[in-house]
Amino acid sequence: MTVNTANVLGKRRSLLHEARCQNCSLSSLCLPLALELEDMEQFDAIIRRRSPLKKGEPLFRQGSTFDSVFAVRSGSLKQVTTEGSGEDQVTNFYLPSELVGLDGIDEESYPGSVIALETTTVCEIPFDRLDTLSEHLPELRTQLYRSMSKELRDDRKMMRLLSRKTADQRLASFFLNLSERFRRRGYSPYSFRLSMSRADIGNYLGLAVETVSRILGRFQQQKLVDVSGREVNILDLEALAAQAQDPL
Amino acid sequence: MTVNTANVLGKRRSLLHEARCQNCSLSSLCLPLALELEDMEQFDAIIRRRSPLKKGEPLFRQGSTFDSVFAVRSGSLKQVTTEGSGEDQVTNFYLPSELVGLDGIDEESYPGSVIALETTTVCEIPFDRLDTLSEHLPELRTQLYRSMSKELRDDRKMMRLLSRKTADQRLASFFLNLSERFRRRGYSPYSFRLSMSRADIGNYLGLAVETVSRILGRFQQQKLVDVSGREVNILDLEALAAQAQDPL
DNA sequence: CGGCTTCTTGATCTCGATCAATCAGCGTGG
DNA sequence: CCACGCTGATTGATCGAGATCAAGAAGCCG
Repeated sequence: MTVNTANVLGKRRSLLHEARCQNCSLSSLCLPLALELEDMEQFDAIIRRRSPLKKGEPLFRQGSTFDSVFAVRSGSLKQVTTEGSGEDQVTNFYLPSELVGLDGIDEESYPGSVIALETTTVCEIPFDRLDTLSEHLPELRTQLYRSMSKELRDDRKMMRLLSRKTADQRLASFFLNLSERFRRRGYSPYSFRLSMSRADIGNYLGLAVETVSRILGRFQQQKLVDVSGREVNILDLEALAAQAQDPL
Repeated sequence: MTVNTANVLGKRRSLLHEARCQNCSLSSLCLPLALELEDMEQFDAIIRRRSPLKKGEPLFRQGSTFDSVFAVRSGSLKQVTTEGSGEDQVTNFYLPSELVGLDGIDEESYPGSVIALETTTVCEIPFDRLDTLSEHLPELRTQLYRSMSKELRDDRKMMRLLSRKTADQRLASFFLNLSERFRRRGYSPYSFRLSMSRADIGNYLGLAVETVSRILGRFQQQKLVDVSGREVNILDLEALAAQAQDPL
């Protein structure tokens, strides 16, 4: 019976490539990671696939009402918050398998806009259905708690970076962070493409664009990385890691 | 029957003042806020009361294994993370009704030490039991999600503060934040006592102690606040709010 | 009182912001 | 196919907010 259901679902979505969690290459990183096949089908049933976002297109805008969280399937996004008269602040970048929108639960509206940095596809997960489903699936619940907890932890790291680290350390940390995230997703930790502009990086790290550019140049001279445009090659991960730590 | 159980529990804990959620003055702000009386008793049953912490005493230390979250009952605490060789970073202050330790779920260890800033009592909530209980109590689950989501949202605010705001704006924001939190807890939003040192404030806001001191002096001259030692009187909340926003 | 720690105040220095060009990509249309 | 214009990236010169260094002052507790 279960198999039957699966087939029906499979057919109905046959036009979308890998349109089910079971086939998704990210399933080992994504929210349903701990689920049994049968449970995963339940989870899969509440997901809404979205047509791909083009570069610059918003997934949602700051202030719009919260009703779903989103899992990134491919591509990448940035979160941007605008406050009062002040200029924008980039508060996060999202890569495949990461969960977007968790900070909207509390006040039932999204605290920032989330915008595609390149062509990007996401899975929409209606939160009320996720919540209901998590009632019967402890693993799913745990995973949801973990995701939020991890984000809290990462935020603490970011605060440290912003309040204690020098510009060089920030850039080094940023590259290491990306490198590690790519590694975990099965991509090369040494060679990747930045989907965000220098301005986005600077804004995120609390630095002026010019500073980002200068330090990238310096890193290049020191043979730490090779950057040309948005193409990054990490030449000396060790040294970069050393650079990233705050000094004695 | 319910009443009976309540009485029994009441007697068993009769030595501890207000030792039950039903009687707690914070119940309208704390985790079980949305629970019916009956459900609250279930929740109450999993809570472990702790003997008060003295000033400077740690609730737990960075790296120790996670098994509980804690609700602050009275007093206040700071979260401090140490990374590598670098010096400490104060990442949060916790006031009564706030939930401590949520960032420990993910890696099953606490990412920072949490230390009492004055005599402080907390309610210990074993997380596995909380999780199990939340299975049957949707309101509790929602509240837990909300708490984490709110913390994420607050973290974003903090990042903006650290990467875009001037020293003056940071201090102003800090006072406004405290003021609002006191107000919500039924205390005066204008007059309160800082339980943390200047060093803690500076560390938290990414400023040198000297800068904190100087700006406090300046605020005093401008008749925004009246600070003597750790006693704070907000004289002009409006002007302080204006000061806190980032300028055009 | 003395010996702490915490806080304040003053003088100087530095990192990164800001201002100002210039340059490189890159899509668009002639 | 190339000239044009626009946006994004680099590089150089200057400036300023806040860190750091260095004393004092003021609590605080034995």
